[in-house]
Amino acid sequence: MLRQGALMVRQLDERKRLVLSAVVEDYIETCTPVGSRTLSKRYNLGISPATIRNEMADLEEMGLLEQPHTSAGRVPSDRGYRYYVDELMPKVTLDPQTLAEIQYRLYVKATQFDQLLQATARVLSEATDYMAVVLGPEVEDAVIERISYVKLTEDKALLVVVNDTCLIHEAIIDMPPGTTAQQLVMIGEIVTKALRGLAFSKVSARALQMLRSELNEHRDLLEASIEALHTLMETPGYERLALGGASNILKQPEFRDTEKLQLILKLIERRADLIRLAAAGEGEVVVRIGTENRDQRARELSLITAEYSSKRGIVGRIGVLGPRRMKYNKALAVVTYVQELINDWLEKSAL
Amino acid sequence: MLRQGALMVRQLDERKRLVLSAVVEDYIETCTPVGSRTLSKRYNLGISPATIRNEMADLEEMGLLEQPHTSAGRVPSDRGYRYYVDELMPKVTLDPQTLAEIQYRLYVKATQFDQLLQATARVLSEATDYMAVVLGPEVEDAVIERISYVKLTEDKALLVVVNDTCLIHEAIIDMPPGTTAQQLVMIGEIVTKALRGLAFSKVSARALQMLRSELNEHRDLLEASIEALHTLMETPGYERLALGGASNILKQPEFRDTEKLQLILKLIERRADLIRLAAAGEGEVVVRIGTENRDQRARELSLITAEYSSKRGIVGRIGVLGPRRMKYNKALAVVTYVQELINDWLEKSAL
DNA sequence: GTTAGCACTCTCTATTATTGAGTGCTAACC
DNA sequence: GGTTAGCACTCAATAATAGAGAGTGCTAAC
Repeated sequence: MLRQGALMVRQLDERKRLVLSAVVEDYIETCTPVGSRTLSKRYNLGISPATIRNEMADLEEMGLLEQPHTSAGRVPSDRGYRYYVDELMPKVTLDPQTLAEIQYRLYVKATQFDQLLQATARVLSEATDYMAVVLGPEVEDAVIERISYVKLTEDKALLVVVNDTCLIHEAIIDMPPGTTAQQLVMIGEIVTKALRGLAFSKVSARALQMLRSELNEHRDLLEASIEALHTLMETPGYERLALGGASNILKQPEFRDTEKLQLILKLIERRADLIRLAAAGEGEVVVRIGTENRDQRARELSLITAEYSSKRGIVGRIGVLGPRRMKYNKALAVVTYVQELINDWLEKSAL
Repeated sequence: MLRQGALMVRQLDERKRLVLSAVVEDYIETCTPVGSRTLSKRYNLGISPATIRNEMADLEEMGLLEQPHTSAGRVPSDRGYRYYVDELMPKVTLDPQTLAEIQYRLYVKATQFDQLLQATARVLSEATDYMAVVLGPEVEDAVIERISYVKLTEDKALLVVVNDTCLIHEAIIDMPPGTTAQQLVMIGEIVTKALRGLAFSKVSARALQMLRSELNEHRDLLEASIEALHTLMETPGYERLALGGASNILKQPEFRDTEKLQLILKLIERRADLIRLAAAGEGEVVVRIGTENRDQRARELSLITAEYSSKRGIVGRIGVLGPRRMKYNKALAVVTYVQELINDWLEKSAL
């Protein structure tokens, strides 16, 4: 079934492509169902309204257009948008000024990775006028790079864990009084040597056991560290998700309806669900239109995400969430450009 | 003028107090203008609707009630709410179970101060059903407690700044290759000795000059540190503000209107403005009703904030932002209880 | 295959009527 | 004199009705 449909669709003749294109673009622009008359007036298609009507009827039969009600114009269906995105949409390139501004705003704020994520969310949302979703790497996958101790007071130390995602975790732990700064450095070295390269979740009992015997005289400190590590791991990475421009959702006329709005805002607030939604994509760049999103609450939204990564395996996604009636080509251009920038940033600032 | 008004109002006789009380409480409950008939039915005031009407007319003249339009019921004015809060509102004490749950949820999550702030925002919003606003201490006022370096790679070090507000700042800085971990500890000691006790903003040129001569051979590292310190200072403390339950705003029927909603969301999104709004209170516990808030965008909101502090001078505010039609007594009880908890936490976990 | 014409459909807007909660005023009551 | 019942009046909200307008599908002619 689906394949046949896909085949049929691919065979669209030039005129159908033209009409579909015009409908999608007009609807994206105006957010009102578009009729044959308006279409023929607004665009120079070289065919009469009646012919457009016929074509539209065909496109509707193929499932690319829909009618809200019998005597309204046509609206693109999810599959219609999909076809538009895959086959019809003209590529767009951002003008140099925009590019420069994005780059400037992204880099100037970010001296550290989590700041970069925050800045990305802001920049993305402002450049597209949609809501931005930025996903940091999963902490559980993170690999321990270094563990150090900083003496704070006689009986408190700061445990600093640096992982390979450039992120730094820290925790204040109790320390047996009298431990010296030199000792802390040494202990840090030993612990680092033992745990380095292990994922947070893969710190094995055996590695710990060995550590315990090696650091027998600093047992208390070690146990406190292990406990802190566990806490760090368990802390659900709220910071994993950065949002920007959530209020842009309100700008869309289709969400004037409080019902729909409420549904969407519920989704936004359940950060875990939002993470799942944004993480769902597997490919480098993913466009998900309406019901292509798993989450029911996003059935009237479109999501464009792109993966960023570093050689060391830092992996996350950035993207924008907007109405199905999204300016796909511009949003796509922005998202992919920001994706590049982040990749560059990661490469440059690799440890 | 104002004083006379205040005097007049203070002289309200028992019956007017009763009527005002009933109007405010009914409106808080129902969010519909309350009329004399409904009032006499719903509450047992012992007077007829006609009498209530007379009293209401008086209260309106005094500026404590308002009429949306000629033939609607009455709605409390800002001054009406104010009188209610100051004079009429019955004190409320939270039941032990709620208290216990708040305490549990607050402490279990927080091993560090910024986590505590996050947790506070969540707990506050869930306990009150309003949006929570939690303000951390101002970084600029923070006093440097300790500066340490952690060697990351051959040419990168982590600069860790611990301030007296329990907050930890860190930045990755370049380091001349070959610097040893031992050296870093030593440098950290020297820098700490020089800058400890100084506010971020008060790091004087002289102190730096002395440091420069003392650490002549590690000049590059020092300069990188100084630059990083500046950046830390300048970073507008986004993390200074923790929000919770922003979508609770949507639950309020008075904000069903997209216009009003948009205004409020704009405010929420401008974090700097929100900080200003929340920081505005000077007293221990502050209730600001509607137009008592400076910010125009908050003219239909009420804000309850409370100051928390530690002996070491950590100062911030926590609070809730909701509709003017707020359950002031319960919200107040929650806010002050959480305030206590935070004060306790700070005392216990002082360095 | 394309287009003009026409009857028909259905939403949207404006208008009007109706309802109902509420008020203010007046006069009677205790 | 304060309190209350009664009554005329007001005004938003609801419902009902009538057009208007944009759009469609079908048919027949080009």
